Amino acid sequence: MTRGRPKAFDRDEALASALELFWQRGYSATGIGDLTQHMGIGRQSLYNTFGDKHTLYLEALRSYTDGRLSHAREVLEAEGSPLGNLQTFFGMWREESLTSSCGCMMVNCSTEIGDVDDAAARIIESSQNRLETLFRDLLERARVAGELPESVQPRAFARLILSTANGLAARSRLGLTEDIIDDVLGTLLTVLSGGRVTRLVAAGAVAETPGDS
Amino acid sequence: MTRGRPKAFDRDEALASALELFWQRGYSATGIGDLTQHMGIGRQSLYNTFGDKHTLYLEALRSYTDGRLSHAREVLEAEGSPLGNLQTFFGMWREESLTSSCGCMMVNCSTEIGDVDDAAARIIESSQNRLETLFRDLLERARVAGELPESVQPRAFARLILSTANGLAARSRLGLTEDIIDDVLGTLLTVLSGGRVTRLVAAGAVAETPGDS
DNA sequence: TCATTTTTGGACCGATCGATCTAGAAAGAA
DNA sequence: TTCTTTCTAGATCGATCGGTCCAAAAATGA
Repeated sequence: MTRGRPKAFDRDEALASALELFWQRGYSATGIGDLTQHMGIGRQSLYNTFGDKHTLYLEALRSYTDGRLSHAREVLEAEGSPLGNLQTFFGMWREESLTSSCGCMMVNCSTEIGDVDDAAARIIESSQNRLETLFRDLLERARVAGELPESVQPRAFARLILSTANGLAARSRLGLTEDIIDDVLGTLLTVLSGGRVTRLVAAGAVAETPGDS
Repeated sequence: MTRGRPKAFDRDEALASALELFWQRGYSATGIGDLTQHMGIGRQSLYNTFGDKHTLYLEALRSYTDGRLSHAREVLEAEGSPLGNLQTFFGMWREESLTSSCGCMMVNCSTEIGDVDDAAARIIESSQNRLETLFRDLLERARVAGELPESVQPRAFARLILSTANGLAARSRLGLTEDIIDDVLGTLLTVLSGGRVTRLVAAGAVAETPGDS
């Protein structure tokens, strides 16, 4: 059908590769040369395929937020105990924070260009709101299931969770130790479970939940 | 004693002015021209007085963290109820988050150059640790004073407070609404006061504390 | 084979960056 | 006055930036 030499690279893979670099170094500090080298494509191919640097960045940012959103939705809306799902989610958060040190691209972007780049700001704001809704709906379900103390207000606590996560992400760029993550996420879980000391997945914080060796 | 024309500007004022700009725009996006213009001094005076850009930035960052630390210490270690002091602190935080939209310079710096600028990272890490200690000591005093539920662990909760504040600071660069701040800080206070719904200073969240109209 | 398209690679442009240097004016001390 | 230092203002430097353009090679379909 189409004539001419076909593209020698996969667009999605190239985008994911650009995302890696933007995530790690931010917008300004990532040069076109860095991008082409890391993506493994030529300068001309980059401009033909993705437009200019800013357009590429926005697309990478959208790809990032979409990925995070769908992943969070998958875990938080799984079958079973809502609070258990949150616990699982925190556990995965924990592992990621310890292995990667890029933090969260939304947080990084917010602090770097959030106040001057309206398009980026809108993407992030929308994603944050959807994340908040995800947490709030989970807490509503937990409340219905009787897993929550009455004092926990779903919307307020969802926002607390989100803020805390963003704060941890910011700090993770300086390096983050296990005990800090366990303290922070463990405290949230403890409060949510009504004072009972819980534990993070994969033997994180102290465990006391009966019947759970 | 010293001969020659005296400096026509105040060094501390010039530094504070540079801090303003770095705080607002970050390191990379702030040019020498922007600095001299905003500081109201000549290019040569800047280099003579502060060295190069990076040195000036580090000094501004140190000035920022020192100011935040001493301010926090002043409020948190005041006479009276520890939890009341924390409440006051949150109230001031609230006002600042609503009026300014620069966020926290430590958070901004962490996400922008925290992983490549070791000197800046060390300054921030040290300040974060001292802030954590400040909160932890306050919670210890509150515990002794019987203001805290037994389930609250001072170190863990101090870290939660710090993470939450950093998260709010990051988000404040996209704009922050009253109800978000009130939800987040109000939830922390509610948990700390053992489930009783408290209020932020200056009529923030819902109030139910008896005897406090 | 021919036409078409994408590939790579480098040359190039205008702009901006941090930093240095110069030159002359200004202001206080000796 | 004379000396010394800082002031302002602008020229200049080398490097880097994002973006464009060009040319030759490569790979497909007609």
